[in-house]
Amino acid sequence: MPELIEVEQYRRAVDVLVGRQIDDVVLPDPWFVKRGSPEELRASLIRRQITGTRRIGKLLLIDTDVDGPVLGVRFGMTGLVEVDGARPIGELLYSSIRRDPAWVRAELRTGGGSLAIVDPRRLGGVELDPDETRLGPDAATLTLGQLTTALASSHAPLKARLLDQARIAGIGNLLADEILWHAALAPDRAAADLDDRERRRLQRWIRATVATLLERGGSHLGDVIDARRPGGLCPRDGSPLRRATIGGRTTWWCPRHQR
DNA sequence: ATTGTGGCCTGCCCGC
DNA sequence: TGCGGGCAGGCCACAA
Repeated sequence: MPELIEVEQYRRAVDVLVGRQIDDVVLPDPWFVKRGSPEELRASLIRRQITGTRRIGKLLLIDTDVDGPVLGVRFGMTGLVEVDGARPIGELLYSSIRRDPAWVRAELRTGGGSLAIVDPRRLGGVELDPDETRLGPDAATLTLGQLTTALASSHAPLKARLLDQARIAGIGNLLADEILWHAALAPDRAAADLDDRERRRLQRWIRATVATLLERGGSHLGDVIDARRPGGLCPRDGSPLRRATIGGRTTWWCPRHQR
């Protein structure tokens, strides 16, 4: 599903639209517009020029003009982009590779082509001028100081804090399991109980895992993801993985080496 | 404020 | 072969 990794791939694809003018905006699904009406969004965006793309965590931001509105795009679990008719990502875990025209929830038409937001399950959405301050620092560039702040004085499980977008932006369920598996930390540890060495180890694995999966091209290409199933064995030591709900999400981890 | 829970949404997979 | 019930998780509203 789209996590930081996929959204960054989307952003790079959407970046080719920079410099183009938005000629038309198609919003067939009012539910997909999270703030304001489709008409308001259309009126704000038409005739604007796309000047840049940004990403904070899983939120894609499309800048327009100098003082123009910012279009925020969230992809939920099954959302993807098509830029000028092409998909930067072919395979998306938990989503469908089929192409149903009804799944196009938003479309920006430009002179040379278009940007389509395709989302079968409608868990994503578009929003004008999203509140960027609600998101914590991006996981791809997270510093040790930022991680320390994110984990401070918390009795919540470590994994729940990693998933909290207000504390750290960009980590989703698969990425969290992958990071904790590499860092050899149990997901149900109290977040504030990590010592200095463990926090440093975690910070390095957050950045390293993000970098590695970006190179591989997907959050589903981690080293432990294939073992997240009944009967799955730890790729490091062969122990049966344990499954539980932590932070409200299905969690798989190795009880032997993750402590 | 912090933390946990349930619901939204719907394609897909499994068992009958 | 068709059918129905779970399941997946990002995000948000809500409760304790």
